[in-house]
Amino acid sequence: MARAALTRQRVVEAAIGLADATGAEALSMRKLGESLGVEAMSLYNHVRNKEDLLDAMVDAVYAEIPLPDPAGGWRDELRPRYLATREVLLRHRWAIPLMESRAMPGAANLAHHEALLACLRANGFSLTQAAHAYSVLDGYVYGFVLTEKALPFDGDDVAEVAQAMLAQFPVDRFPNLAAMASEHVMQPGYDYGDEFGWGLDLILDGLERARRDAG
Amino acid sequence: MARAALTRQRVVEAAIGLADATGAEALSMRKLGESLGVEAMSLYNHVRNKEDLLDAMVDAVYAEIPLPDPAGGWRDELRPRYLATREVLLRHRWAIPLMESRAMPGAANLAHHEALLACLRANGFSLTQAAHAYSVLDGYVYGFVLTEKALPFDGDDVAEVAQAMLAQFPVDRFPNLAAMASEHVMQPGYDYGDEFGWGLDLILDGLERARRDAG
DNA sequence: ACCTGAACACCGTTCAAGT
DNA sequence: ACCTGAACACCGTTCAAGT
Repeated sequence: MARAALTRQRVVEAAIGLADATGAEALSMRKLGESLGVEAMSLYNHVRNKEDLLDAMVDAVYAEIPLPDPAGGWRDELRPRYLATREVLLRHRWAIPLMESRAMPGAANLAHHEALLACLRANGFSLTQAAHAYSVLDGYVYGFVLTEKALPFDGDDVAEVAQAMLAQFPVDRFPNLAAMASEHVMQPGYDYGDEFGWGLDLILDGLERARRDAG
Repeated sequence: MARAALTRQRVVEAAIGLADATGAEALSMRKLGESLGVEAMSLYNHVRNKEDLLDAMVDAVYAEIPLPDPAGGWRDELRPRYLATREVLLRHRWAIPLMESRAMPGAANLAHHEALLACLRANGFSLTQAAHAYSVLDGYVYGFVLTEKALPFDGDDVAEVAQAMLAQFPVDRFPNLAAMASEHVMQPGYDYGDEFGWGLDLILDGLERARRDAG
């Protein structure tokens, strides 16, 4: 019994699995072929080249984010959608740096922005206001997850990393960073991810205010 | 006359110039050596490896961003600083995707966050409020520039790209995107970069409100 | 129509050898 | 102390050859 026939979808799914497990740097056509039980060159029957594969991977990530319902209230629709966006992006940590290099948006990306705009406009946002809203919300979620990934606040090794940093950079040169680390970040129960909801609500409040003032 | 002696700083500067000109993907140790009139292997006398070089490049970008003055008003200090951050990141478009993979922050990065926290705390922000402010502002600026780079709204070819997109994805399936393109984005004088200031002011307004309500 | 082996033009990095 | 040439283990991608 041979393995199931290769399809574009199977190739893309395997690539996402490999990137999730080992990071985007470790994703090579040769290793991807191996994980599918096939020579690397066979993949070229299903994707044009590696760029085409990366495009498809990014669009598959967009497809995981639930669409807002234009018939719902804009804030009730958008808030959970952006919380979900953060979770999806954390699940596929390789995706954000890839997004900047994709020239042409994929189908799932377009479907998302269409639904987002439809929801805003159905709730009284003008085109100008909708452009503002889209721009600040999308910017925030991508940047937050990027920052979140880069910060050493992740997981249980906060204390060790903080210690290493403080050892390298003396406390007296960075008193505010030291205070932030010891008196805030390292306090029990602190989770940097909680900052996401705080900033999201700040932005949604601002958008609500702008919508009211103009409408 | 031989070329000036190689130093770590010269290597990092040449690498930044090469990345600015040709993108991060095109930056290889071999090409970097060539641009310095030296074999690739010589570079290893000045940087530990390519990761070390990328760390130094990212920190050099941070060093280009002006520091806020803790003695100034927080909003007067932070607003121009974040406008400048956007400009620096646009000048070095390869930097943002690199930031997520840097585990250990460099000296310029630490100096920035120290000055930022000092300015906020000198202006009455608690540690908790300062963490909120840092998180939402940094997330926003990195994400905005990432989005800005990915969007095809850049330069003079807006019309062509929009046309190509509409050709590929029929207007009747994406009526709101089509309206946004033709009635807003493609209007004379529209500049997506202007959205940055709008969102920045929205966030600063929200932070001011949070500071007042708590203080 | 799909898969493969060999080949090409690249990578980052090591190491012993030069000066 | 710094630079180099050869070498190693990788890349993405092509192309003619197989089935």
